[in-house]
Formats: sequence, structure tokens, C-alpha cells
Amino acid sequence: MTEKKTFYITTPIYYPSDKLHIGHAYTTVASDAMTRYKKQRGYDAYFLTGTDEHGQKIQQRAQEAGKTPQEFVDGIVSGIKELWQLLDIQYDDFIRTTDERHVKVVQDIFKKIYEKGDIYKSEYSGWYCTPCETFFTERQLAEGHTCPDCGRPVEVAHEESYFFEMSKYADRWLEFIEANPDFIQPETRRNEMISFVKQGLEDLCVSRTTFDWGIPVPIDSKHVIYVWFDALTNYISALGYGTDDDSKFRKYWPADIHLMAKDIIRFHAIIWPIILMAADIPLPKKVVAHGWLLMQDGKMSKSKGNVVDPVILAEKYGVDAIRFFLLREMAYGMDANYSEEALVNCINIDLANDYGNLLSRTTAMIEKFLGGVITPGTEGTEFDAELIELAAATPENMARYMDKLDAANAISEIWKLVNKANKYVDAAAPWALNKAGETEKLKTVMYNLAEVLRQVTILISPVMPHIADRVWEQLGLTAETAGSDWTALEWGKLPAGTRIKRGEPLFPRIEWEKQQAAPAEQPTPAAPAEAAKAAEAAAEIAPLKPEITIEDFEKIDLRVCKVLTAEKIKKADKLLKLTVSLGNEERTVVSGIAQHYTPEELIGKQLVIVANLKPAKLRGVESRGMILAASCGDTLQVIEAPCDILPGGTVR
RNA sequence: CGCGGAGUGGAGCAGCUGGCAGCUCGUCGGGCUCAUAACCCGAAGGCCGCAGGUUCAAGUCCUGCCUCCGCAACCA
Repeated sequence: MTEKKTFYITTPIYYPSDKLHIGHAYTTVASDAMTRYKKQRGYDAYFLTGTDEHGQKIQQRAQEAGKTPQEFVDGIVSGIKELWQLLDIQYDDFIRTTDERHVKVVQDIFKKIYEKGDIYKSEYSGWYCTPCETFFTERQLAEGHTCPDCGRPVEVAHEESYFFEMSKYADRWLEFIEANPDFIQPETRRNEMISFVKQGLEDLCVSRTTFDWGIPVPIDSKHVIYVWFDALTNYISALGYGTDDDSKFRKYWPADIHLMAKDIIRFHAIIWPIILMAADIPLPKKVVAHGWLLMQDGKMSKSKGNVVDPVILAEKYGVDAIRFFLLREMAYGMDANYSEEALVNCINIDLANDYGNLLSRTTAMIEKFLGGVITPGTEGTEFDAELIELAAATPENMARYMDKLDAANAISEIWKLVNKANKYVDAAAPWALNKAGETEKLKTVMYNLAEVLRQVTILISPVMPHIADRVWEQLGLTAETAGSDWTALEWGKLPAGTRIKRGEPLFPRIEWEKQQAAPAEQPTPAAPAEAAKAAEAAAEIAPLKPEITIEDFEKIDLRVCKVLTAEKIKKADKLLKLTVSLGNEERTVVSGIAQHYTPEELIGKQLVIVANLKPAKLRGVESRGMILAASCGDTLQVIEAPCDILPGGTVR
């Protein structure tokens, strides 16, 4: 018996600090469809997904929830597994970074690279927020060098850390990319990565001492291994790399595809290969980055309150339809726009009108004209050849795209056949054949239509795993008689004498206007979006800070001030430079409100300022004081003081 | 000059190695009657962001500019 060709595909392991959204669903559905497709073509395909469960954020979340980190992630992980079950994701393994098998491999690799001399101990320095116990890069900081989480001032601090000497692998990486031009897909990402590496690689900080929810550094128990070294290793730890049973590793590694969204391509295209180089492990064959699903108002994010919950969608529209929509809509490597309207359109047009309706009209005619039995006739029509030709070419046409993970175009190729079949009905006009008593031709036409439906259904079933059974039932077939893989795609494999059984429409049309009228939240730009946001953001309201005394409060000098001038600060997206009058003095204040106000609309306004705040330099401009503003999510409004209070007046 | 992406008929997008500008929806007109008011045919509508350049030939390559949008090392 010859060994089947293997195919190993992975999704990133997701970070379970929150519920997953439709973007994660896209990555996972795409991988799942790819796996099913490869299996159809006779591959021994292996599909890995999982969760990345360590890190400070999890530790914090768990604390807030009053749970241990392990309890906390266990809960979320079971939710994720339910989601994948709902979406019909057939993964072969689900790796968790808290799995014993994973921990051990990570430590081994760390040790191996350490012993080789590519990991060294040094000092990490950065901006540190003591209360939050977190380091930030300069860019992450909020205005005035304050902590982006709690808003308190940060300071420069040093931490002992282990560093991975990535820098010395830069040339080797570039050589590798040169020799393997298809390694990073699509090409724009490849170029991006090359230019990033050419700018010079910094060594990677791979350990932390500021939290302990992580895998201990094997040679130094004060440290835990920091995110990427831990997370990326899942792709081989799940295969049993370096353990007594590494048969899976030997069988499936190197991976054929690491699939992910574009934001984490850098880790997979640069850091991960370099880790593997250092550990003398072969590199994966391809890393592929897909785009994002964008909402009408930009990128999906929790603070915008525009996160789409895949569970709700699946319940509302059905799993097959959601999977189909996701894969059909996202052009290869590019961002796509998500809207419920687009989803409904896709269901109505592609699924209900084209595909579902083709089945309806075909079964209806077989029943009406031929007593419900499908048999090829002894005579054909002039229209047959073109249809059969396209049907024969479609699998290859589709495969050309599918093999590149371009599911959108792969589906288009299948749909060309669906459209062709609909045209064929019109051209061959079975009702006319029936009237004219051309029974043999009629039989041929109906057989051809049923046969196209059979083939289309097989081809689309990696995308829509449920649909086949429903189609087979109506066509009077079973999974056995219809076939399920590519060997069944030969024209004419539909058994003669099959008796059809009409059923409900595959995809009922959805009346979008009615849908829209029902819920109160219409996508009109201004107010209603706000309401939805408020509901969504309820859980997002920042926790209260520790209690202070009245004396503490008295330390803050709040004043009314009047804006005299306002201008944008160059090379800063968020900052406005204001001059304000405090009655007896004028001062310059920098405020991070450029994205919410134009300079013109601020001039003349009376605002509230923290007048005794220590001055700070922002983008080279000294700011003396801070303008108060209220914010919720992404919206931000300055606090306006009544105009009959003169500038300089106090606020308390 | 931080990095990157986008700017194509009303809307949303495709256009890889340069060769008469395409797809889906929408609009208008027609056809069919088997079907989930579905299906089929046809038409209108685009200075392919702007300005230069290379070329026999540019949406497609090069240069500059404008506008929008992401990312800046744990949000797919």
C-alpha cells in the first residue's frame, strides 16, 4: 500500500481573553475547508488549531473574574470548542499552551537554543507602569507618558530578561526567502517582510519576570517564557516533536501552510522561521496571510462595539451559509467589508437563486415530466456538449485557486458551472421537449442537470459540509451512490433509474427589509449606532480606580479656560496644540483630540483644564496642563464649561 | 521623508507576467413559465485618483503628487 501524500495546515492559536469574533471564524473556516478539500483529493490532511493561554492579560482577567488562570481559560476554551463544533470545524487536534505536552517541548527548545548560545541574559528597559506591572513601548504610551491602561504616569525601568539573538540570523533568513520565493504569501506581505528584515533585526526578548502565568524558563525559575517563543512552538509540540512518540512530527512536518490574518504575519514569517533555524528544525513550506473583515465603520474592535458574534449569525442564517459567505466574500489576501446586508445578498443570490433554485426547478421537472425518475435518454441536444465540457473542466479550474487558498475564486469557478446549468435549462427548454413528445431528449437534459447538481454539490461540500446530505435526499441519492471525493467526479456516475424526492428549498430567500424593520438598531450613522455601542460596551466600562480622600482631590486644580488658538501638531495624528487663557495668564496645552475636533471648532470654546499638572513634552511641544474630555469607546468629547464663568474660574 | 494597503461605470469589487476595460448587485428594455416574484437575453453607464515618463501599445511598468485606511512588536 502506498503512503498517501500528507498535508498539514494550521491556524494561529487564539488568545482566549475574550470571545472570538467572526474574523477568527474566517481563519478557521478557511483552514477547515482547505483540509476537507485536500481530503477529497486523497490527501492525508491534518488540521491543527488551538489556544494560546499564557500571559499577563489572562492572569489579570482571571483575577478580575475571581478565578485561577487555569479555571479561567478552561471556561473560555470550552466555549471556543463549542463554537468550532457549531461551525462544523473538523480539526484533527486542538493544542493548548497549558497542555503538558506543549510545556515540555517549549522548554526543551528553549534549552536547546540556550545551550547553543543563541539565548543570552541581559536587561530589558522600557516604560513601566508600576501599579499595572506592565512594560510599554514608547509608542504604546498614552499622552504625557502615561499608562495606556490606567492613565497613571510611567517610568523607565529595567528588568532582567533573556534575549534570543535573532539579529545574527537575518542574513540566513534573507537567503532562505530568496531561495524560496513562495514562502510568504501573498507577495505584498513577502515584500513587507523583506523590507522589515533589511532594516535590521533586533534581538527578541523571550522571558518575563513581571508575571508568572507562563511556562517557566527551564534554567531560571524566576522567569517565564514570553509569548512568541511559547505560542509559535505549538505547531510542532502538537505533533510530538522531541518526544518518545514523534511519529506525527515525522509524518506531517514541515507544515504545508500556516494560515493567519495579516497582523501576525511578521511573527510567522520572521520569528518562527528563525526559531526553527536556531533549533535546527526544517522550516514550514508556506505562511499565508489573509486580510481582515472590515465593518462599515472601519476595523472590528470591541471598543467600537461593532464586533460580530459568529454564534448569533450561525443561528440566524445557518452554518453552511455563513461558511459560504465568509469564503466567497474575502478576496485573496485583501480586506473585505462585512455587513449583514452583504451576507443576506449572498445567501439570496448565490445560494437561493442560483444553486437552491437550480435544484428546485430540476427536481420539479423530473417529477412533472418524467414521473420522478432520472434516466439518461438515448438522444441528446445540441446544448449538451458545452455543459458537459464545462463540468469536466470545473474541478481543475477550481483547484487552481483552491490550492493557493484563494477560496473566493475557487467558489466562482464552481458557480460558473451553476450559472451554465441555469442557462442550459433555458436553452434546452425541457417543457418544450415535453410538449413535443421528445422524451429521449428530455430524459437526457434532466439527467445532465441532475448530474451537474451532483458534481457541484461534491465540489462545494468542503465549504458547506451539511449541504450534500440535503441535496442527496432530494435527488434520491445517498452519500455512497452520489460519491463524496474527486474520484466520483467523472461525468455519468449518477446512477440511472434514480428516483427523486422533492423537498424544501435548500436556502429560502431572506426578506432583508423585514429583517431590518424588526430590530431597532438600524445602521444609520449617528445615534442608533451609539445605542448598540452602549449596550455592547457595558462590559467594557473601565473599572473604578482606588478610593481617594477629599484631600487627594483638593490637590487637583481644575480651571475654566478659553481656547484662543488651536493648531495641529505635525506628524502627530492625535495631537492638537492649544493656547488657552486662564484669565491672568496664557499657556500652551497639548491635547490628544485631533481625531475628534478640528482646530477651528475649538477656538472660543470654554473648557476645563487640570491647571497644576506637571508639564510634559509631547512631540517636542511643552504642554502645561490637561484638557478634560469624556470618552466612551472611540468617541471623545471635551468638557465644556458654561460661558458665563470667566476664564480662570475654578471647578470642583 | 516610520511601515504597509487602497483609490476602476450608482454601490461593492476582479483585473497575474503590459495588447480592444470585466464581475456581482442596482437601473432600463425584452424573453421564458420548470422553479424559492426565481431563471435567461440585451442595453445604458467609466477622462481606470492627479501629473509626467518608458513603450508600437499602460488600469497594468517607472517618477512625483493628492486623498482615504490600517499597522508600529499578545485584537483573527
